[in-house]
Amino acid sequence: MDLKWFEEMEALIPHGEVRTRFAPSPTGYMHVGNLRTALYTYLIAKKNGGKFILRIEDTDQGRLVEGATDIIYKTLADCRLIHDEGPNIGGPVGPYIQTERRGIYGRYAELLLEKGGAYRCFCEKSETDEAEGFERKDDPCRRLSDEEAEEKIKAGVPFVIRQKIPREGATTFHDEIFGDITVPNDTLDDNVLIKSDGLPTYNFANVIDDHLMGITHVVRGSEYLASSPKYNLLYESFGWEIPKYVHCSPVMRDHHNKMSKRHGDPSYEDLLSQGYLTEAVLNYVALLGWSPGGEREIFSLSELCELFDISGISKSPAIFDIEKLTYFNAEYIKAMSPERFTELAEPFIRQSVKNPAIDISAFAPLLQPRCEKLTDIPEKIDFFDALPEYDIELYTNKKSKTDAAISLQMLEKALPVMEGTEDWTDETIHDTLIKLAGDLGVKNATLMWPVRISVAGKSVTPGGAVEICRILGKDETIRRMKLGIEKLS
RNA sequence: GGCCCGUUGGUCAAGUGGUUAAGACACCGCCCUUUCACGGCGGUAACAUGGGUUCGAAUCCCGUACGGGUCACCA
Repeated sequence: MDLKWFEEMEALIPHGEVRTRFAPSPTGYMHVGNLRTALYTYLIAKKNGGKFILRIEDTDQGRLVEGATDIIYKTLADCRLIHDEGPNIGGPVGPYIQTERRGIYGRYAELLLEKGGAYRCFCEKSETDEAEGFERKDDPCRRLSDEEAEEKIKAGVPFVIRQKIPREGATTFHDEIFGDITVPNDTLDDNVLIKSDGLPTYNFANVIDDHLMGITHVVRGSEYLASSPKYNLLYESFGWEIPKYVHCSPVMRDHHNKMSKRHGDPSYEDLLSQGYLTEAVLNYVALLGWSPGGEREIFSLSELCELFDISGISKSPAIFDIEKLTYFNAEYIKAMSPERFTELAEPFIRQSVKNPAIDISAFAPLLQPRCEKLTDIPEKIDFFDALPEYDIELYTNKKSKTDAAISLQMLEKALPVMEGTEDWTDETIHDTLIKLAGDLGVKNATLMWPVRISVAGKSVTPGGAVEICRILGKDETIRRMKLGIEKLS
């Protein structure tokens, strides 16, 4: 055994700073739960002035999905969850991709074998997993002598390396969220540490890497809660310091199921394409299972870095509520500068308004306070290019005191006044129509309603009659009003 | 099934023995208003359950129910 090699490895481990890691498997897209874990992991590091590390856990060769790693990079970069060390940027304790570390796991497995914390198992899969009533603790491989094992290796019998769990007693570990958890050892299984393909399982690679990378806080999903005692046993066998554990409960789609692609739940990328903003998603997700305690809900990433505290993480699962996300999104849209909104909204505006005569920048101020998602935009302004077919029922509105007959009168009065308006601005159009309403002795709304319906052809519009007429331009406004009169006659 | 964990309104949640049990989303109503929104004001709605402990329990203990996780050569 090359003890020098181990010493050199240990010498590389950074000390004296908080180090956390996000360790996804590149098996597909980033779902919301993953993103939240990444966020919390990042926040714990940054709150404490520490390092946030990205590690790719690709030891399951069968589940790899091409391009998945790029999605991870892109999502983290998008969200400004900038890692300090990782596969694409390097660092002092690399490599940061597990398949590139395979030699390391082998050596530590040998060391563990020597320390008596593991054994070689020559059973075939079918012998054990499919055998009725088979108890791992009765596995004869557990008692194989070195010589017997040696023989089998020489004979070329494939084997795995299993953790040797004590049969008696109990193991206690501490979780920052759940507190102390004690598990009887006899409920723990002798899990595979090194697979027959030579690659480690999560159970082993995680412990080795977290130790070698100097990870101080292990942040992960609560599905690892039950197996954490096994990891502690491993740390103990090696004589290593046990990190702090932070197990987070899952993000659910409903009371019974986690968020999942299979159920059609949106991934981070899906949310973006549905018109949600990264900042809003991040803000919402931060509060899904964590609370700063006060009444405030809107936080920037840097504010979260200041405020985040592990004690605010809740134990129970949280159901993802797209409606509340939508609210956050609307808040972020309203809060952004008009310039930024115009820039973001433009492609969506162009989807509906192709008429070059219409000034696109006129829409943004109308749209910004009344859209929850950018994707709401096209539908809201689809009437500008072409007046839709509409029912004359739209002319009837109780609050405005209008019906088809009154509307016809109003339009007939309004048409010549509008035709006579030279200065086509909000102010002039507004004053002109208000004056007319006054002259006619009707409520403003009684006049405004039919004008708006005739030019828009729909009951809900971004902005009132004045703004719509202005953007449409005088000629088009007159044309549509005439059409309205025709329709009502 | 064994083991582990959880349970405050529809949802996210504050709350760590004494509160009229916050707040937000959603919903409803009113106001504002040239529509819809925005905004303002108000409202409906919760401590799973049964026992303890205590002068006093959402808060502590035990049981029950319900829910989740785990028991892979997946992570």
